[in-house]
Amino acid sequence: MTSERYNPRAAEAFWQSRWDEAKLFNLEPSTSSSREKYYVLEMFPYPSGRIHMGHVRNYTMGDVIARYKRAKGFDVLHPMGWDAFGLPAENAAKKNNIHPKGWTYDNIAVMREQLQSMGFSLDWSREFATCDVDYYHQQQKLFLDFYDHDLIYRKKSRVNWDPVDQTVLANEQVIDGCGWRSGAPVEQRDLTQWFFKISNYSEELLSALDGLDRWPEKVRTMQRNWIGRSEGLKIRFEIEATSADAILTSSTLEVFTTRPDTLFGASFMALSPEHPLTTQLASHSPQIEEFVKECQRQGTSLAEIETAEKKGFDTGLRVKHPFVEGKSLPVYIANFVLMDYGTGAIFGCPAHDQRDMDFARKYGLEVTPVVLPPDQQEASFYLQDEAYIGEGLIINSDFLNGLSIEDAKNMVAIRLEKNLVNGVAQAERQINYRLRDWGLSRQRFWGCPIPFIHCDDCGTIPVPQNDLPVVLPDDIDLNQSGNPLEMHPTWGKVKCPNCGMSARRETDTMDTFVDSSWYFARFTDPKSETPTNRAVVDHWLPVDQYIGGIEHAILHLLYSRFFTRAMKITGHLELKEPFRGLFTQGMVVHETYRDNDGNWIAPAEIRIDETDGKRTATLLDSNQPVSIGAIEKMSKSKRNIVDPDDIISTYGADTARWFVLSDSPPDRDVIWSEAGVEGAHRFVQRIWRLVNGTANLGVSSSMANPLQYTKETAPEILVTTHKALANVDKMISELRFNSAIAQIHSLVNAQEQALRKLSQTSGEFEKATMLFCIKTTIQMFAPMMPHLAEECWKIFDNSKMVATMIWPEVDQELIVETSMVLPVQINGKKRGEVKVAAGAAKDDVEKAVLALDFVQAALSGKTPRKLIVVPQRIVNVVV
RNA sequence: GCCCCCUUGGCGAAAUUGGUAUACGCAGCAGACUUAAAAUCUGUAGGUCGAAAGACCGUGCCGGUUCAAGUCCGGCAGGGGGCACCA
Repeated sequence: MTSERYNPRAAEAFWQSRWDEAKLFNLEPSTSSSREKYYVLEMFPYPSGRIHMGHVRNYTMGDVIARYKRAKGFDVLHPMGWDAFGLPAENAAKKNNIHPKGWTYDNIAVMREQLQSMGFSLDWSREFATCDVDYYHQQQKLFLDFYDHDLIYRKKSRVNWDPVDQTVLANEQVIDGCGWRSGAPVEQRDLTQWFFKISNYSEELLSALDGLDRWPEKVRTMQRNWIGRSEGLKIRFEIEATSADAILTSSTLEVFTTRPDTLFGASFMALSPEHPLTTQLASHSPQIEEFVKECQRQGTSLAEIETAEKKGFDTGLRVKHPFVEGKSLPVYIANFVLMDYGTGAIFGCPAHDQRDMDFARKYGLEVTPVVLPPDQQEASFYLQDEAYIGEGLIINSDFLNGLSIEDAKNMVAIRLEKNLVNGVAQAERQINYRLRDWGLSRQRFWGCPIPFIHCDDCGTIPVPQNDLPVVLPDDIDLNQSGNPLEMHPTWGKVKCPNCGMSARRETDTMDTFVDSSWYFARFTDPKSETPTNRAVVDHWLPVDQYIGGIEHAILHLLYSRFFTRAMKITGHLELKEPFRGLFTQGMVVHETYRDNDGNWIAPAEIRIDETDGKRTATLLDSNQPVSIGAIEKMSKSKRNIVDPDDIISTYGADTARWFVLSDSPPDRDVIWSEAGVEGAHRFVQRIWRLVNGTANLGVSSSMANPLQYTKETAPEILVTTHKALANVDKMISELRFNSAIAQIHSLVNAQEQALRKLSQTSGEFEKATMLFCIKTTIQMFAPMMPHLAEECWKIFDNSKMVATMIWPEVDQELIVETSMVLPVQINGKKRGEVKVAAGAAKDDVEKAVLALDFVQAALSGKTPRKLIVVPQRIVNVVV
């Protein structure tokens, strides 16, 4: 006999240690298993201090899949680790005057325990942190391999500098002109930086998106836009001879355009302030030099770019129009032309580009329309200050007149490709991408050291493999400004491995996104003495189901796709794409509360009352009223946080797991509410009563297995249970956890009804059926509430754990319907029902329907105009 | 500015090949048990009209296709997200 209420606190700790002792979730790094592999992975956490509800939701979803797939007979890999390098550790260390390492590992210890208290079926034997020397040692090896394969280079470039975090940021890490972490407006600086050649893979990364059919369309679209492919023409314009000839190193100017069809509408050329031609001219012209400096002072924040005026400087140079004899175009330097896209120079066609229009109006340049909108007459078509960018036919363009835009583009390309300037074709077709190379240098301490050495004589050379790892020093001074590695008295001083003379270590560390770009591969054999163990990594990858936040749609997921390609080239794995299935889960959100002074109040500090449907909140300690605000993402600043530890100690992990899965579809935000959690907990107790009630029927064990029945003798509850099982099976495999939970709710409702009709004196067959149904139900909710499931299972079977049981099988024959109730519509509106045999022929259904009283009445003796019978679905009588 | 997504009861949501709209849960209301409360159980529940049977209306708004539209098409409104001086 068991206690009346289920006590999660004792049960959860007990079963967690039982699973642990049995090493149920630990897998040897084997490839020889006869079972099919399944790799489920949730994005690993940054060890910020404590886990939050977002983690609970993310890891619960992953755990449901892992436990479900395990029950389905797969070898499931479900590892966990820590994305442990990064700036917060440095900031915290500075504040508390400790080493970032200590802060990080302390946090990991706390968070590991929190995750374990949730009962996740994780393989902790594979755990690592990216700040472990072993992990970043392997990463340094990878880095040198990439370098050897020409996937990494170093160059001086204009970079995004975060003045608060005192570091360089990748383009992907600049959001609206501000640093992604600090939020500070980003400045431009010229620094020598390390880059990954991700742009080598622009086309590959783009086209392979089509094959990722188990990724959300939204993420694929975002990546497509980010890679930003555009087809166009690179055109060489001849520079007219002038007195400046002597200072120019080239007699042509190259531009990239996607609109060669508008070439006859061109009225000016514009160079980027950083264009080589600009630089050459500036060296001989103080005015140009001054203009370039002015452009460089221009900010790069969102507001500054939006309000920035189009500014230009006429260089006096002119280029020849390729098709119009005697026509030439002025060459400007313009502040809106980007050096790192295309060729850093454009031709301006004001009539059909808004930016060019603004520029032309400002400097009094010609505006010639060359595309006629379909609804316009040539005579009446003229342009004010708005460029026309739509479809139409070409006008004012000599041999292009009357062509479509598409045909005109082609025609221009064909002509210019044949046209030779100084023996070179005047144009070639080109495809450009927005995607830039990934700048990975960070001027920070708490990251993976870049394994290179600078020697005055030998240049920048890799650290020899035997000298790896380059380990971060423990004795650092974080209170100085700048990079502590650079300030360290001895760490950077080394002998050149080439010539043996004094040399300096590279003091930049790697972007932490490097760490997370291959951790999923390392999990397959985390102790391997090479970055990966080929036999093992090729067996386990790709990740079958990856789960994480949408915020990584571009950064992490694009970098990982690049790394997979780079690791393939360097022989570390054989794989096209790292993540076969991707799921982006929604956030956990909560109401916000503020007191009369506008201070944010935490949910734990208030009481909610409800009268006449109106909810009011009051402070617990002072009874002061509190205003209820918008529902927002849980955040420290708004204090609308619910601590998972509090929920676990009050209701237990299973209640928390059930709740985060139950209300909302997993890709949408879930609103955390006290009432919702209590509802989930009530259901936990209901199951407990149902299971114990069934146990109290007293079933002789000999009756239970196997159950003897036929389709005719099967009790209704058995059919209901098998139907629910079929549905739950389908819904879990489609990650529709909220729907699976609704099914289980319905099933439990039905089973409570069924149990009520039984007693100890009922027939053994009825009791055994009930027992079978309950055991099946326990297995169904086990992936979501594993502790409760074990505790319930134990009542019937003390020898095995649910976690070791295989998933129950649906009796397909039992759930096939023998008769059906079809809705009957008259003129498309439901007016009644008809009961027919499941396989009834159309004729028979028609006869049955026409015999119905309400159909006869509607027809009043006439024949129906139409009679539509959709088998298994519906009947519609059109009168 | 460009691109994408969403809009269903008081609330979270189901309806996943165009075929019974509102399953399941939360909050509510009524009742049972109880000295009482909690816990638990039962019933009820889109709107309007009606005593009832029932009728009509109803998935953001307007229109279309269809025997049949939450679902498909066109337009509009509101909300959210991504990119953004990319030639």
